[in-house]
Parts: sequence; C-alpha cells; structure tokens
Amino acid sequence: MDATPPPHLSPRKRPRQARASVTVDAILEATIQVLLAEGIHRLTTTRVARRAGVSVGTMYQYFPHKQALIYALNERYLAVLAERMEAACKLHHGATAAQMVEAVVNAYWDAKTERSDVTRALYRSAVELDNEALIKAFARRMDAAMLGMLATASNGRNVDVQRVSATLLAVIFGTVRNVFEQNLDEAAQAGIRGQLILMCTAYLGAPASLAATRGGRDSRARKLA
Amino acid sequence: MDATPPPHLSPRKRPRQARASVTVDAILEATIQVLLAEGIHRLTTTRVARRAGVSVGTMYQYFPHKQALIYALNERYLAVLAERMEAACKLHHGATAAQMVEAVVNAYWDAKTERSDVTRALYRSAVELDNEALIKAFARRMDAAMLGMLATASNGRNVDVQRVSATLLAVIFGTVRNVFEQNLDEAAQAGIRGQLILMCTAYLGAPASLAATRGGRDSRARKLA
Amino acid sequence: MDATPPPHLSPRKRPRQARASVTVDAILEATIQVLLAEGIHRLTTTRVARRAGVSVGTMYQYFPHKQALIYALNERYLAVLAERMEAACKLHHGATAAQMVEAVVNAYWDAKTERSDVTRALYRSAVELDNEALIKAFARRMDAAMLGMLATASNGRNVDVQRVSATLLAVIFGTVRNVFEQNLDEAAQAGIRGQLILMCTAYLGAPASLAATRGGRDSRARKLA
Amino acid sequence: MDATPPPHLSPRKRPRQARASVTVDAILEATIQVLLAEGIHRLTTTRVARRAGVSVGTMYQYFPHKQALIYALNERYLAVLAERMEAACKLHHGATAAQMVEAVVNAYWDAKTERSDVTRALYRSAVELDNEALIKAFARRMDAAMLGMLATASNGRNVDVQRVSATLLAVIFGTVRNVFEQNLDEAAQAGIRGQLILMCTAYLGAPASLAATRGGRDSRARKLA
DNA sequence: CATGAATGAGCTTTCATTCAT
DNA sequence: AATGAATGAAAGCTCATTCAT
Repeated sequence: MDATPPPHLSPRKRPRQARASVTVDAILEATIQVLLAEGIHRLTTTRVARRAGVSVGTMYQYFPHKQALIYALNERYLAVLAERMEAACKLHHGATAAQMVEAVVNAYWDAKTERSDVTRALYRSAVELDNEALIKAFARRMDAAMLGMLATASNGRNVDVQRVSATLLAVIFGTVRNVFEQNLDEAAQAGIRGQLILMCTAYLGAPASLAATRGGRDSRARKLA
Repeated sequence: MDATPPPHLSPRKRPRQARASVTVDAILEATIQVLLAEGIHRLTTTRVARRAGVSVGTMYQYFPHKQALIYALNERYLAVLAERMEAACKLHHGATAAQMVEAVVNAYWDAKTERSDVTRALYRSAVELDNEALIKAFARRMDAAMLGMLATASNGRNVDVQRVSATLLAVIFGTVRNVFEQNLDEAAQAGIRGQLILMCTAYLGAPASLAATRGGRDSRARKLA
Repeated sequence: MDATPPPHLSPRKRPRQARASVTVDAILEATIQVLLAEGIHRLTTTRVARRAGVSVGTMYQYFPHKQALIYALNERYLAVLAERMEAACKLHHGATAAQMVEAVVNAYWDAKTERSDVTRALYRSAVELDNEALIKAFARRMDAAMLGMLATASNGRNVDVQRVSATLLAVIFGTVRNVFEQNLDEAAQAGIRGQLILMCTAYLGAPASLAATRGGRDSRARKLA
Repeated sequence: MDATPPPHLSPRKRPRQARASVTVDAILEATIQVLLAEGIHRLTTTRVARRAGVSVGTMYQYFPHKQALIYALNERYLAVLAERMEAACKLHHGATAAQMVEAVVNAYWDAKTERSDVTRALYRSAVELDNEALIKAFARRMDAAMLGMLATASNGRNVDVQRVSATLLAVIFGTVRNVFEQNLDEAAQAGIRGQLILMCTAYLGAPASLAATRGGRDSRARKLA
C-alpha cells in the first residue's frame, strides 16, 4: 500500500541487496505459513524465523517487532488486492452499471477465494495490529477506482456517486467477509455471490419510488439509468 | 445462545444459586470492562478477577479457562442480540417486504451502535476463540426469524426465500461490521444505513430481467411483488 | 530507608503474610549472593530466582522488575547503615569534637568493612539504578545525625556547622569508598583510617589563620575549640 | 597509562599508521558520545561503530571486544588526568605544604569538573570492566608525583611521607567522587572544595598531640612544619 | 468453598561477535 | 582491508493455571 505506515510500524531497513530481499520475502511467506498451520496464538517470532530458515536476529534486522511484521504482511496483501481491483475497474470503464457491479463483486470475491485460508488468516492477524491507517488507505484507493469507473457508466449518470460508491464498497467487502466467516460450502457461497450481484444491480437501477423515506436517510442516489 | 457449546468451552458449573449467578454476572461484566479499558492484550484472568472483586481461584470455579470466559461473553451478547432481532421480526409479520427489510436493518444497526465500544471489543475478543459454533447457531436463529417473517409478507411470495434470507443476513451483518471497522463518523454511517435499506428493498423488488446470468449463480430469487 | 521510592521502583506488593516475607528476604539474600559469586553482569532475574529457590514468577510478584529488586537491596542496606550511624552519633552526644569524629569514622568504616564483599557488590550494583533519591535520603539522615551530634560538642561551638557537617560526610564516605576500590591490604587500610581520623580532628581544631583565602572558598568554619 | 593491560583487554593491534590512529580516535570519541547521549545500557558496539562512521567489522579490527574498547577509553582518560596532575605537582615543587595541597585539590577538582558529564559517564563505564590494574597504575603514578612534590616542601619534613601521601590521595579522590555523586549545585561544591583544602592543610600542620591513639593507627605523620 | 501465592513454559527482543562477500 | 548481514544465546518479563492453606 502507499499508506505511509505509522513510524512505529515501518520496517527497520529496506532491503537493498537481492539477498536481503529474498530474506524478507521468506520471512513474510513464513509468517503466512505459521498463521495457517498454527493459528495466531502460535504465531511467535521464533516460530516464524525458524520456518523462514533465518535466525530471530536476522528477522529483527528487518522488522523492529512483531507488529511491524504483521503490518508488512497486511500491507503487501492489500497492495496486491488493490491492484487487482483497480485493474478490474479500469477494464470496465464504459460498461453498463450492471456489468461494473458484477465485475467488482467477482474480482473481489475471486481474489479472496483464491486462497481462502490466507484470507481468513489475514483477517484474524489484523487484530494484533492498529491497521486503521492501512484500511483507510485501501478504502481510499478502492473508492477512487470505483468512482472513476462509475463516472464512465454507459447507461446513466448518478447525482450522488460518492455515496453510491461508498455503499457498494461497504456492502461488497462486508458481505464477502461475513460469508467467509460463516464458512459456507462452495455452493452456498456461489449462491450468495450471485444474489449479491443481483442486489447491487437492483440498487443501481432502482426507481426512486422505492426509496425509504424515513428521516435523514432518504437523500438517496438517483437512478443511473 | 442455545448452541450447545463445544465441551471444552462450557462453563464448569451452571450457576444455580442466586449468589453464584451474581458472581458470574460480575465476572462477565468485568471482562467487558477490562476489554474496553485495557484492550485484548491486557485482558488477563487476574485482571478480570480483580475487577470483578473475586479471586482467580473463584473465577476458575465458574470458568475452567479463559476461553470459556470469552465464550460465555459472546454467547450472552449474541443471545441478547438474537432476542432483539427476533422481536423485531415478529413485530413485522404481515408487513410489506420493504418494511421488513427496513426493520431488520434498523434493529441490527441500532443494537450494534447502542454501545459501539462494546461491539467493537467483542468483535475483537472473538479472535481468542473458536466461535464458529456460536456464529452458526446465531445464524440459524436469525435465519429462522427472517424466514418466518418473510413468509408473511403482505405483498408477495418468493420462490427461493431460503436464499433471499441468507443473502439479506450476510449483506446486512457484513455491511454493518464493515462500516464499524471503517470508523466512519455518524453522518457517513447514517448515509450508508439508508442506502443499505434502499438496496435491500430494491433487491426484493427487482424484476427477473436484471438477473446475472453467469453459470450457477443465476438461480435467482423471483420477485416478491 | 524512609525515602518514598520513585513509583516505578517500588515493590509490587508489600508482603503481608509471614510466608511472603520470608520469600522476599530469600530473594534479596539471593541477590547479594549472586552479586558476590558471579558479578553484576551475571546478575539475572533467573539466576536470582533459582538461587532464592523460587520461580521467576514469584519474584516478579514482589518486584516489578530487576531495578526494583536492586533498589530494594540498596534501600535495605542503607537503612541498616543509617541506623548504625545514628546510634553511633547519639552515643557521642556531649563528647568532644575529636571523639565525635573518631566515632563516626570508625562506625562507618566498621560497617563497611564487616562484609567488605557485600559493600563492594552494592557499590557496583548501584550503577544499574537511578538511586539518586536513595542517596539523597541517606545523606539527609546522616546530616541530621551529624548536626545533632556536633551541636552538643562539649568543647566548642561552630558558626557554620552545616558546612562542616557536609564536608565531614563527603570526606569520610568518599575516602572509605576510595580505599575500598583500591583493594588495599588490612594494614594499609588501617593506616589510612587512622590518618583520616587525624585529618578530621585537625580540621575541626584548625585555627582560622590556616584558612585558604582564595576567592569564595574561604568563608571557613570557625574553630570549635 | 603505562599499566601493561591484562592481555585479554589489550587492543588487537596498536595503530601505527596515521590513518589507523584517526580511526581509533574516532571510535573512542564515539564511545564517549554514545555513553553521554544514550547511557551505558545503550552503549552497544553497533551504535559506537555507526557513530564513529566505521563498520562493526572494522571496529573489531582495533578492539577485539567491547571491554577492550572501554578499557582503552579509561586508559586514555586516566593518562591525560595523570599528566595534568603530574604537571601540577611539578609546578609546586619547593612550595609550602599548604600551597601544594591546594594545588592538588584544585587540579584534580578542575580536571573532573571541566566536563563533568564525561567524568560521570566514565565512572559508570568502569563497571563494565575489570579496571583494577588501571586504577592501581594510576594510583602509583599519583603517589610518585605526590611524594616527589612533598619531598621538596619548603616548610617542613615529614617522617612518614608515604602514608601522608596515600592518605591525601585517598581523601581527595574519594571526596571529589562523593561530591559528584551527590549531584550538588555549584555553590555547595565550591564550599566543600574550600573546606577540603582547609582540612588537608590542617592535617599537614596538625600537632602530634591531637593524634588519635587507638591501637595500631597512631603511628601518625609528624608535623611538617 | 474461597483465596492468592506460587509456578514455569514460553514470549519478545537485544547485542556481542563472526565471516562470506 | 572493510563491510554489514547473519547469528543465536540469553536476557527480562507475562500470565494461564494450580493447589496448599
């Protein structure tokens, strides 16, 4: 991520030599592996170092403490995720709103599903951490990508794209996480995925007359179509 | 919750006397307080016991280990939440689908917001725990309540209520959590809440023609109206 | 000592039960032993605990960290020393100035010599510590005792007892430490002890005419006799 | 100092080339700086090397281990101090005993005060070290200088110059250190300095009749005058 | 029954020292 | 010669859990 990390979480030294870079990669990979194989409770610096095939000392040359390690892990993961999502958005510039939504849901869902164990592990690792900055930065990037895409929608214009974008993101990201935590089987997951797309599509095309009209919440997005 | 807890997580003895029940209450309350005041990392058995005004030994009479304590906490919290949600559902039997959705979103959102610090603390505490059983049980209860309510919808019938219900729950619960984690200000939260209601309403009223049609995911819910 | 210790150095809990008190004593005694047998560099919490026959955990119940341990040690030692010195002073109320000085030097020297290994060990242990408060408190007590005694001198009155007292203390304490650090043999030590007494006596009886008269330093103590 | 250092403390190679000497100087200077800026506990080889602008590896070329580094530092400091003291002594050959004493006290006090932070830092650094040899050697040099000077005293002769010299040195050095450790303000320090001079002067001029006469310690110095 | 002192495995982190480059 | 990445023993400290009182 391009979120400049809070100083206390930044890595101790950026790897300059190829060798060092390999080391850092090995450590981060080992972190995931330990997380998967043993769970957060057994995610100890010693174990990570051993699994990475380096000494604790070496690990501490690159990560000033455990938190920094986990931070880096999340950072990397989110950076990849963000890139994939941005690519997906860019690819659908000019498409219909429905296509856009479908693309975003699928991109996100696939990215998370691909290695669902890693996904789950990272969700849990975040508890060890003050990762608000990271999440905020990710949200900003996603928002920008989404807004950029929605602005090019072939079939409509929305007066409150800002709000629509924020909502879509919260709904999609939230739902995916929830589904993950329910540990549903593939079929059930696929079912909900389809429904989610449907729901988002309906939302974007929903005529104003359906709007909830209770206090304060009704300044709704105008229809895109 | 009525989820029979995994044997290793069950409290050592069910409190039968009033005195014991008071003690258990004090301990659970203390747990929340420590969680709020000091964070998960400082949530230790000793601290909880001290805050509850009992000795560690006594605490271990009621909770055979730390996990059981946190389990009980989550159990209680979810039980209350479930009751509130069930009540909300029951209250809207016979209403329109749109009213139902609005009621559910609002009930859940309000329950979570009421003491958002506690909510967040509990979200975090869950990491210490294998709470899958708990979540599953909660999901089942919510599902039943939702299904029961939807079946009475005054303005329609749905051929795949099962799937609609599961979807609505995943979306609503997921979105709320996501919004919580973004730490948005009140206004932004209210905005998304409104949009979420809109979205769900649109979903329930969406005509079939908008359905996504990609493999396996298109066995969509037929319109309710 | 009655110096209220800086909060970060104070013991975690005061031993209330006899058992606990025994434990604390054992730990402090073990600390000295380790200090003597292995040197400061090997004075580790684990080693102390093992030698004391308790677990590290137990040790940390009474001393929140290593510094607190060393602090307590010095505190105890200085308390005993202070008492002995005060007793010696009290015993010579009404004596001649020469007798007083001799008594003070001898009392201090004897106290230090009695277990010279402990003395040396403690001198060294102090480096691990911010013991300024302790030293200050000790100095104040000594000053009070000294002043109280000098005021009763049978053979004279001094216009600047304050300064004389401070000087005597600095000289006596300093010299003893210096002699200790030189690691002289018994004979040489005894020799210097005698000379020190002589010197102090001479100082108290010195006629004004010998006073150094260079800038600012000559506001000398008037003769006692 | 010309104390042949214990073999395990000697620098790995004596710097012969100017370049090497510069490096050694830089390292020693860096050591002091780290000591002052960070305290003994943070005096690490890496930090010293970085501050000196060399690599750890290079540093280990000159100092086989940390102790050797600190040893060299103390050696240098004591060498300079010894030279200054010797100069002061030489300068007062033929003076009166009183002038001599005053000169010695002032020279020592000034040397220590000039950079009192460095003084204190070095006092503390010595704990890391077996510096007995160093101290002994320094004592010998001081003794020689003192004896040489006292022998030329214009106003008297002393039958036990040896003992007088040893006493004066112990008293002066000890008192100065004690004053340092009390952390007194300038005024109080100056006051005691004056009194110390007075006391030493009185000692040298003290008539035999005041001598302490308790066993073994009374072979006192006869008057100089 | 209730207490809380005692336990000790196990955690994170440091740092003197080595040695391949 | 110079470098600095890598090492790993060892430090200080925590905390869930037990059990004698």
